[in-house]
Amino acid sequence: MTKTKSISSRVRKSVPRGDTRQSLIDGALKLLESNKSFDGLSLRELTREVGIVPTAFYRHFPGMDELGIALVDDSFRALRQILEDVRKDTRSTEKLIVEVVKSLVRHVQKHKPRFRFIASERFGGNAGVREGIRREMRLVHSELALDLARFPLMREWSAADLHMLSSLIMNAMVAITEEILERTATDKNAEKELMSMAEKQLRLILFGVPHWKSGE
Amino acid sequence: MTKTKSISSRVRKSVPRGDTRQSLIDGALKLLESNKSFDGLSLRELTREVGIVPTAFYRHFPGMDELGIALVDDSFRALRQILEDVRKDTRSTEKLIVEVVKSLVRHVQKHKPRFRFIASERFGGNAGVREGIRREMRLVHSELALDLARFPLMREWSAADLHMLSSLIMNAMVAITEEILERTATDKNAEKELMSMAEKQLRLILFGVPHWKSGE
DNA sequence: AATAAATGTCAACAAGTGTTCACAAAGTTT
DNA sequence: AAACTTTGTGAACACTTGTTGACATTTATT
Repeated sequence: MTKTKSISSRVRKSVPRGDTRQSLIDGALKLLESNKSFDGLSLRELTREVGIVPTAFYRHFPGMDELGIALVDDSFRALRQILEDVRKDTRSTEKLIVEVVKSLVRHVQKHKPRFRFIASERFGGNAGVREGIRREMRLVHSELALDLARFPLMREWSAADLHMLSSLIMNAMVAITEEILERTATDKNAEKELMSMAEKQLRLILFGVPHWKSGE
Repeated sequence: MTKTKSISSRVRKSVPRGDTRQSLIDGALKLLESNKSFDGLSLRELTREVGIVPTAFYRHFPGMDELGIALVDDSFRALRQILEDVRKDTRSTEKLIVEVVKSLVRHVQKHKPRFRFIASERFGGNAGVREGIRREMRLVHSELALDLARFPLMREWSAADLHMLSSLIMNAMVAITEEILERTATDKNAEKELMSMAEKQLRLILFGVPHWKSGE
């Protein structure tokens, strides 16, 4: 298919510069995008995609496991940043929800491969990867709980109840993300609809909040 | 490791009777339980586990893909039955929730491997399997929406809003399931706690319901 | 300009893979 | 009892896989 063996066989191919490491990460994401799951992905397959020889892989990662956790890091880095930004310049509960949903949807759509990877491997075959994802998600979760604690409405809630609410909200966010991933085409209209449904859901949850304590 | 080649090499091993097909399904679940994802599972690995020769596999399935969709069927069959039973003999909203949560938790704990498979492959590597799982989940989803429509509280809701609420509840159920799967030991105490948290979440959602229309 | 570190290449290996084919042993039907 | 169908076997094939070791080239440091 590709050139198997040209005349000058031992010259550097074309791109001697810089980050092969990142190319490996990107290549992995690309391969995972359509087809296999991470532990169905072979080292040789990946190096073939990137355009290096199998052995060169070991110059950047000790093995596939390490590539896996690198993928997790790479996938979560941007998300954490975004969430922090939103959190920083929003004060009311209502606005926070709208803003979070908006930027989450936008970000997921912009980085589908990364989130597809996360969704796949959350319960996937590689233990290290699973662990990493779980850790990152727990982080997001508890930071959200911290935010909620600052809103007047929930001033006097117990830690357990805050935790409960936060996980409820987070579930909704995860579900939204997954919903986006399931869409094949990026139907601009369906997107709006999805976002408004997400907002409705979160608002419905918050409607229950004031009536919560009384009903216990 | 195992006996590689005994003297009488071409005698039937030990279990000539009946269902090798089910053994293949069970074997696959066992292998998937700890370790690999479905498309990281090899045909030979599986037949080795079951105790038959690789070629014998083709007597029962045309290929691994078909084994995959058989796994989906097998995994959902019992769940559908249970949900229908609960639905049948429950009348009030409150009771329905408690009962659904209770039997869901029980059932998931009894069939962890099956649900681990579903969770893994919902966004996993095999397209056919993904499709199958998605179809089954859509089924559960719409049946739930139908149930909700019968409750007086939501008598006059629009289809879209019912859909929204149903997916909200379903998300919670999925999340609970996933939470159970993440637990390693079956801590009897943590189980109670988990169940009560799940109930709280669902009840919180329903608290929002009466105040929903007014706030739109 | 000389030296060291990083990165990439090639050849080779033992092992595992899916699938084929012709054959053998059971179970079922006639 | 004979014929047929189902299920399992063993050998062989053409590939792909992960990892090694010794060697080449590029980039950075002295």
